[in-house]
Amino acid sequence: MAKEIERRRDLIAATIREIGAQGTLNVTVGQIAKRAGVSPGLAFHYFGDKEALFLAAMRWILRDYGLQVRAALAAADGPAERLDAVIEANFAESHFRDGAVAAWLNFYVLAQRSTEAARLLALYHRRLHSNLVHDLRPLAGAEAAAGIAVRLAALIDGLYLRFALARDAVEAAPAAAEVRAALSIELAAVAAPTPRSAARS
Amino acid sequence: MAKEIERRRDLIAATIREIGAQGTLNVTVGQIAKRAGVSPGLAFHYFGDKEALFLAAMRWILRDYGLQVRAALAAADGPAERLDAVIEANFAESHFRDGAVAAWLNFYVLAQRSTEAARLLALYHRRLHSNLVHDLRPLAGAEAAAGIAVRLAALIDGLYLRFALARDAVEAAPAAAEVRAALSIELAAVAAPTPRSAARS
DNA sequence: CCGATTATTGATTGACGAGTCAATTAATGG
DNA sequence: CCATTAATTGACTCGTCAATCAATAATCGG
Repeated sequence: MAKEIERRRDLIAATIREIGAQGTLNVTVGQIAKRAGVSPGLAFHYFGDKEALFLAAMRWILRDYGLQVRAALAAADGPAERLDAVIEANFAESHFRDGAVAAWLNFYVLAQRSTEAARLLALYHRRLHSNLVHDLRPLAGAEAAAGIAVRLAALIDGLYLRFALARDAVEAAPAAAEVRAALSIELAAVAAPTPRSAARS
Repeated sequence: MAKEIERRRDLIAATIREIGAQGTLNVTVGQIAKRAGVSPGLAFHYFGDKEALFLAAMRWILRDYGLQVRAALAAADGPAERLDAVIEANFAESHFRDGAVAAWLNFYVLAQRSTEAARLLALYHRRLHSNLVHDLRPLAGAEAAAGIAVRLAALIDGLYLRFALARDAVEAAPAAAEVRAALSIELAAVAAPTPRSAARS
């Protein structure tokens, strides 16, 4: 019984690693199974088909992300600290390990075919956005918070992309620093009256 | 002779459209050929293999992007206008048409396997960065320019990602507006003394 | 027109991979 | 121990697809 859970975990981990290693969703179930140390048939036995295995891997990554964010938030005190925690969690080491970034990037591609993948990704987007807005509100006001959150979220994703490409650079810290810099600049702009070029659209 | 150029263009256009339509690089040469209205054999005749066809499509998109940026820059006057032109060009309608965004996203994935694709993508990154830095320098000073450029470039890419997912939302304008907003905030922060939270790192 | 060159076809091959399944092995409980 | 059930295997099928190639059609120069 517990065997099943263990095997599923093994296969999911192997899936993420294999996608990371090959940099594509074009991995065979055979390769995944081999990496997990089981026969190909077992993967089908537990997951039914390849897509289900991919989706399980994606859920795994998202669940891991969610846990990490919640843990970081629990330890933080006050909006400023909480924002920092969210940023930190988004660039946590575990998101850059074992080809997780490459897997993540490929899930973006998967989301264009699979409505379930799209749903999961939308969930992530909403979570990130609402986390940011929640703690931006007390610092920047209700009106400015939404806009800042959109930009910070996109900035986070964009920096992710860069890292997905530069596989050698394993340092996540500079990325987080850029986001923090953008945050402090955004907050400063709210505090001070906009000096001229306010494109309020 | 001119026939060859025409066929190559047809096939490249069909490749981009097909990748866009399917949302993946898992398209068959047969499907591409059919879309281009030729036989599968012809694609191999002109490009050798599938990967070469993909790379040609990627070069095409990048070339188009480069042309558009250069054209926009030529019409702009002064750093502020030029920055606006770069932003505008990055969200030009042609980059959102015929599944170009989906193709773009898939090229990110391709870049993890193909060194040539990685090279092309790095080229794009460098171009964007240096365009931004060039015109940020007179407005923000040499020191601040680089950091701002990194953040704006990542922001642009991140907003692209969102659009790649939300296929229904074909409006690029709001994305460009976000980048412009970030730009004006960044410039304001340079003008005013940083109020407290300067994480100069 | 004709012959030569170039463009284009589409049938074919060979490899590969998803998914199935009957058979084998391990675990479990009495 | 044995019997029953669960876990696991890996050979097999069947479809698909990249790439090839011999054959056909178009083009063109003279």
